Amino acid sequence: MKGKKPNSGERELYHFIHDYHQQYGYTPSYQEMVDHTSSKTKSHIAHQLKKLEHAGWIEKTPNLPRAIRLNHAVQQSPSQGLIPLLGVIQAGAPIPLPGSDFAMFLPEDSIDIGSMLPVQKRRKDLFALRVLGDSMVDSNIQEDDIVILEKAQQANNGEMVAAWMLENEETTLKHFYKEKNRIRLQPANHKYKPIYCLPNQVQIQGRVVMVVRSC
Amino acid sequence: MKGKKPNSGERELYHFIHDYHQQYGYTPSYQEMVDHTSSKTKSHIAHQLKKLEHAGWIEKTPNLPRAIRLNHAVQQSPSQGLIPLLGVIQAGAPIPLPGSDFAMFLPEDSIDIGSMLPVQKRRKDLFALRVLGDSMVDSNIQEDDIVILEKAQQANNGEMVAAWMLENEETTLKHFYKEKNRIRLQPANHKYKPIYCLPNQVQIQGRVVMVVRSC
DNA sequence: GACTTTATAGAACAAATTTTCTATAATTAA
DNA sequence: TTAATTATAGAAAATTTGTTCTATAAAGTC
Repeated sequence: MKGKKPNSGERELYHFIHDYHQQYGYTPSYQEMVDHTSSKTKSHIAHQLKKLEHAGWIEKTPNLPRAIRLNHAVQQSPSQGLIPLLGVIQAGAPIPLPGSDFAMFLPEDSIDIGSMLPVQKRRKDLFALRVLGDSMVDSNIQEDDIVILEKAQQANNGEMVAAWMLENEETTLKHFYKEKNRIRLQPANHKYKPIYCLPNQVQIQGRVVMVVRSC
Repeated sequence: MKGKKPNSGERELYHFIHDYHQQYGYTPSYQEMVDHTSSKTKSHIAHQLKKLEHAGWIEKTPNLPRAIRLNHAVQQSPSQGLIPLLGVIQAGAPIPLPGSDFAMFLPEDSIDIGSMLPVQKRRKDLFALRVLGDSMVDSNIQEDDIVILEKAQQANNGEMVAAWMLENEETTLKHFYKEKNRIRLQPANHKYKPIYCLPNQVQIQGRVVMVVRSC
């Protein structure tokens, strides 16, 4: 459920913060957000802010008044390097792949990293996901990292992939290993056990080509 | 009193607010200004802020926390996002910082990542280093990762910095901790021990703002 | 030197802001 | 349906923050 695209309320809140900051040079207080959005309580604002932060739109320093940062990368110029940030990847969360009906509704949804990729990899079929949880720590990928994947239907052994498992109906980030008659999806955290499934029960959605961490 | 040029203390304060805002996206509290300037009381800060406002350098909304507006447009340089990749970082290897004589570097040595950084962090004074060795594995940074740093003279506790140690005459990537009378430089690998030194024997060269890994 | 003005300190106070807790409606899943 | 999860509300508590007041030091003026 987490990592969903912001709903209309969250979008309204984000826009208000953005406009307010544009106008005053600092961000609004919770009370002001209540007064100018459809939310009617500060606790609700807090709730929505947490979701916005989780989705990577804002950063907020706890306990500090008006300490919100907008994480938008203002893309005024049309850049080919835009990669849609689809959401978070976590067990249980199916990822809507771009291309079909996915539309970026705000420029903040995208990150411009394409231009730093090797030329061979500069393709259109790249997308990004924010990592949730600790299932990849052994591969030095931590929570809130952003993984950039290229769309792929298959993978080589050892590669890190986003895989859709038909049975569980979920997408996860795992290392891919094709064994004799089955596929082994190996978490990069010794705490978690590998998942075995039949080849026809796994759909590779993408292969990780880059990891980015904002500190 | 009106229009007087700021004295050294006021200039120091203004610069601190400016830098802080550049770094965090919001302005500091009075207490933080006390902590990071030569003023020792909040009332003194208030006094200096009034003068700065009279002189037209800032605007301040009364009674509101962190509601300061810098009246001098921050020069948002039309950066192409190019960040010089200075080399590798490893114990024993001093890093030549860009800026002065390091104006020219081959384009292959640069990576274009600036455009994906949050706006607040888009600055000229960014540089990149390739990580050598395993001294940062506990922070999920592995060999060959590229760390992007912003030039900085100081750091907060826990931040990852590139630090130049006068005594050893070397630069390393460590976590920064200011203790009572000394600085602790903590490797993010339990195999290595922390380094302790006096504040005047450490020079912060940059603060890590991003990590990038090509897979 | 004596006087005035300005700069700095310190602490108490008042105000604004965020967080937390509990409770209820709305939505979704089973 | 029922149960579970999420969204929203409300108010109080905890925290951070800005202001005010008084006092002392420094600097400039005559």
